[in-house]
Amino acid sequence: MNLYNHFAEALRTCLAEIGAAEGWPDGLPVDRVTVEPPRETGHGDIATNAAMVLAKPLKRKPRDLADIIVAALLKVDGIDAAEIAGPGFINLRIAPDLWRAQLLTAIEGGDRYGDSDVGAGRKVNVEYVSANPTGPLHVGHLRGAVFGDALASLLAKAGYDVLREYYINDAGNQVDALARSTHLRYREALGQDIGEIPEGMYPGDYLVPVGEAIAAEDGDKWLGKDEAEWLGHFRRAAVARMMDRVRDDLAALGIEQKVFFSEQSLHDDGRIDAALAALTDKGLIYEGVLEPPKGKTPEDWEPRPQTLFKATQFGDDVDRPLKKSDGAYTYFAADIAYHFDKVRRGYADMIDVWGADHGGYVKRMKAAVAALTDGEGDLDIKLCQIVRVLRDGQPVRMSKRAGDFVTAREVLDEAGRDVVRFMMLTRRNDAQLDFDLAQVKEQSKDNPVFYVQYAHARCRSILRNVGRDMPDALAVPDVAGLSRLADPAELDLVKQLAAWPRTVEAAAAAHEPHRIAFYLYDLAAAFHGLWNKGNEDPALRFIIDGDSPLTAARVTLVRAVAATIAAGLAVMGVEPAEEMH
RNA sequence: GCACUCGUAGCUCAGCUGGAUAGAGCGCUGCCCUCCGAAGGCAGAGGUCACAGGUUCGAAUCCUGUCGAGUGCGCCA
Repeated sequence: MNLYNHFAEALRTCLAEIGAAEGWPDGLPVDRVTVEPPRETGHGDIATNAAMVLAKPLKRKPRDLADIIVAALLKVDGIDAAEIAGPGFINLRIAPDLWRAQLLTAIEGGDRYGDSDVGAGRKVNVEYVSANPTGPLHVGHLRGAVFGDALASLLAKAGYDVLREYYINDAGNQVDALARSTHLRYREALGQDIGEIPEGMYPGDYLVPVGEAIAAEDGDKWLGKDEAEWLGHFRRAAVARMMDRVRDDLAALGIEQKVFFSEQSLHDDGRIDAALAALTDKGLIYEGVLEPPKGKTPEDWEPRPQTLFKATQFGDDVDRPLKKSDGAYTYFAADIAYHFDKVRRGYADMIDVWGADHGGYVKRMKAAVAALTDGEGDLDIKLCQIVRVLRDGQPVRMSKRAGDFVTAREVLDEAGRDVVRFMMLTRRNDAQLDFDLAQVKEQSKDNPVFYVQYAHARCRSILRNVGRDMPDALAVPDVAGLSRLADPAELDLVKQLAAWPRTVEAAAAAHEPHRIAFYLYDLAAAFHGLWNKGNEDPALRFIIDGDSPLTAARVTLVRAVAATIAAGLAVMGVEPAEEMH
């Protein structure tokens, strides 16, 4: 049970009853009524702005209204006190037993503590990584990968039916370049001197083993032939090998996407034609000439008639081309078909995770989805800003040249999967992130991963010690037994644990998995603080010799902290630590 | 030139979708281990929430404008 939702429901019932008794009109802004923990703990356990929100439409004074609401709330089970403060806030005090009962919920839930059904099984498609299959993943992809995966887990926890998906850009000119580059490596593997890799090809030595593999498989059958004969084979072979490598890197990160969707397949079976036909039927496609961009006209600009999508009807700045001058479809056309396909598979709710350099593409994609679904579909696009990798405080250079850029795998091998996953979520997705290779390996509170892991390890340490010295204190007490948890610091921690389900729901609704990381950090801080109070006042230690009921109550708190940290880390895809090394 | 994302403590960042006296970490100052892990904790100093208007009971949060930063801007994906 989510306590905040519980009392929000109780408040709504009270308001409905009062409204019926007093003849309130319909259409009051009840959706603006909030029920949340107040910023100041001195203001009680739960605060609501109901009186202030409703005062104006009812033409009443907020405090008068608050009096009536308070009278009703005081009759609600579990509300010990209600007082009016400031301009009309209503501050509630909740029976301590209700808070403490949350500990039992947390322990029972374990990793599933905080699971919610707000998603009501709605299907959501989360597409992330989707790196071009022309090279290995780099650190930028790492962030999108972790973000998308955590968001998917978060939505699943909030009760959505989530599909994790990867879009393979295996069509277009870049794949030709990949195929030609691979063919060079193939010739190299057969002993030919290929010299320098020409401009416009992929010089990375990650293609060397691909060329070797094809040479081993096919021998010299592709030598001395026209490009037209081998290009198709090399496209398919190179993409397949690159995707194997990508999947391998993702597996090392603990990520497994269910669907790998081929762009080329949209070209092959006519789904692009079908999607554009749907737009044509709506009268949203025409032949026209675009204005050159103002201020910075390209050198070789010349007006050309093109097939255009009326994106401006859906909030975009200009209409967007669907075909190149040679008649081939643009990337955008394929992407329209791709999102059309998602919708037809039943995913009206879609989330795309992109790099920030694709920001200019957002409006047209949303416009396309709005057009295809008549506004029914919902596409949220999360842009992940750049990651700067620092070594000894100095940025590590990322150049396009072979072997000189930081691959995802290098960072992953050096820092470790848990550290990478946690650190990538310590910023909002739209804020730049520094990843300091020295800091993330540090065993101190400068390192948030360590700090949270340490709190969990401390919990486990206590449980081990109790198991060894006072096994009877491991029995989980009932709510009455938990009343021994009476110190304000203990109760504050209990309340923080009770806020976990609320945090999950809010983070899921906002599509912001970083909130989980910040919640865990705050929770760890509260726990470390309580731990240290035991240093100053031995009566506050978790293990009290000779008082096993009290120890049992405190052990329950410790268990709940451990369960909540584990549940939070599970969303982030991080393993909780049993002990620190 | 236009669009998008931003601008919060010396530095790096949160701020629960409009609430009460704006919060953490680092750094700085001073404290706390005969005691479950001090790999930690407590306290202090530090703010015109870029700036100017507006919306309302109430704005860091919403709207407009200005300044500044990053990213992008037809036939790349």
